[in-house]
Amino acid sequence: MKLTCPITGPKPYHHGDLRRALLEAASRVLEREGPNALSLRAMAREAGVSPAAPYHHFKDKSELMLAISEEGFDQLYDFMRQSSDPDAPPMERVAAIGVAYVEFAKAHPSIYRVMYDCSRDLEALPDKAHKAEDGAYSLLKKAMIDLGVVSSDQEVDLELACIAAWCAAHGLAEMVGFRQFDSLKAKMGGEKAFLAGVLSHLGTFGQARNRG
Amino acid sequence: MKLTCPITGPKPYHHGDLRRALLEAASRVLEREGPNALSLRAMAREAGVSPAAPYHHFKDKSELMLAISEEGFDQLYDFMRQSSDPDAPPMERVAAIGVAYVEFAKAHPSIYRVMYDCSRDLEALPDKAHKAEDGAYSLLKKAMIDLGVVSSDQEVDLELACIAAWCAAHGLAEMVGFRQFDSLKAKMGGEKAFLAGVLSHLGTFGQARNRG
DNA sequence: CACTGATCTAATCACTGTCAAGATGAACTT
DNA sequence: AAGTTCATCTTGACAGTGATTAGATCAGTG
Repeated sequence: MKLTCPITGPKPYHHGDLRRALLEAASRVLEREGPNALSLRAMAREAGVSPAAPYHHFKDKSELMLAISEEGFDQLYDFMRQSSDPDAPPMERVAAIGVAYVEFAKAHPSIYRVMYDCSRDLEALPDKAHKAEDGAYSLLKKAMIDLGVVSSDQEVDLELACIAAWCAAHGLAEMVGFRQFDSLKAKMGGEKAFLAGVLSHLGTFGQARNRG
Repeated sequence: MKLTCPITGPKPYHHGDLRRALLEAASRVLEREGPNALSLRAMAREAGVSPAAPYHHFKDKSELMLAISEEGFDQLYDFMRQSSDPDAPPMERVAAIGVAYVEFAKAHPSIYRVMYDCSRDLEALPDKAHKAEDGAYSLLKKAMIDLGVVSSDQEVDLELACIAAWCAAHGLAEMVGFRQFDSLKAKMGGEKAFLAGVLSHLGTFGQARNRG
C-alpha cells in the first residue's frame, strides 16, 4: 500500500537514505529537547518511521550516539578550520582554535555532551570515534608545532602539550554552561569577558592569547 | 505481616533510616555496575525494599542524583583536606589539592560522573549542590589566596584564577580516564608520569607543581 | 486505648530499548 | 516479462524504567 500525501507526494516504503534522515531527526530532537530526550523511538517518531526501523541502521543506541558523536567531531573540525586563518601567526591560530572549541560547545551543548559521553564510554570506543576526533585534534597539533613551545622532534612532549590544551578547552567548555557563574559573568559585563579572564589564567591558550 | 529472617531477625515495616540505606545501596550499585545502571528500582532492589519506597525520600530521580552528588562533593572535600597539609607552603598545597581532585575522580569515576551530570543540569541546581561544592571550592580558594598569584582584594580576579584551576583539574580528570591515551601512558612509563607531564603544561597547577 | 501522620507496599501507566516475525518493493536473474 | 532474492521497513511483543495512586502498616501522641 502506498501512502500518498498531497504535499510531499507518495511515500515510498523504502526510504532512500533513512540513515541520513534519522541522524538529522536525532539532531533536531537533541537541539529541541535536550540530550535526555534523545531516544531511538523519539528519533524514529521525528523521522516519521516505525520504532524498530532504526535497528537496520544502528545496531544499538550506543552505535547511534557514536554516529552522532562522529558527525559532531566533523562539524567541530570544520568550525575550527573556518575560525583559524592558516596564514595567521601560530599563537593567534592556537587561540582561535581554543575559542572556536568553546564556542562550538556553547552553541551545540547537547551534541557536545553526546560527543563526550561517547568518548568516556570505555567499551564503545573503537577506532571510529578516534578517527573522527583526528581531524580536530590534528588541526590543533599542527598549530602547536608551528607555535614551537616544544621541540617538534620530542613527540611525547608535543602530545602532552596538545592534551593539556585540549583539557583546558574541555574543562572551560563545560564550566561555561554552569549557572553558578552567571552572577560573576554579569559582574564582568558579559560572557566574553569571563571567558577571556579564565583563559588568561589557563596555560597554553592563555599564553597564546596574551602574547598574540 | 512481619517478615522474619533467621539471620537478621524480624524485618520491621518501618526501616529506621531508609534514606541513608538507599544512598548506600545506590553507591554500591554505582561502583558495581556503573552510572548507566543506576535506577531508582535497582537502588530499591539493592536495599531490599519496594520500587516505590524511594519516592518518600527523593521526589525525583534527579533529586536522588543531587543527593549522591552532594555526598560526593563532601567526600571530595574530605579527601582534598586530608591530602593537603595546611602548614605546607601554598604552592604545594594548591598542587596537592589539584592532584587529589584528579585522583578522586579516577578512584570514583561513577560518582564523579553523577556529580557533574548534576552540576550540568541547568534546572535542578539550586543552592544545595552549590553549597556542597562550597567546601571543596573554598579550600582551593584559600590556598590560592595564600599563593598570592592575584591580589586578594581583587575579588573577581581571584575567582577567575580559582575557576581556571578548577577547569584544568576537571578537564584533566575527564581525560585521564580516556583509553586513547593508554599507549602514550605506557610509553611514558605509567599514568603518574603522564599526569605530571600534562600538568606541567597546564596553567596554575603546573606552575605550582614546577616551582613547589 | 484510639487517632494521626509518617512510612512502606501493591497496582498501574506511559515510555524506553530490543527482538522476532512478517510485509513490502527494488534490483537482479532467467 | 515473470520470478526470485534480499535489504528494508512494519507489526507486535517483551522486560525494565520513572512516576503516580490508593491502600496497608506502624510509631508516637493524646
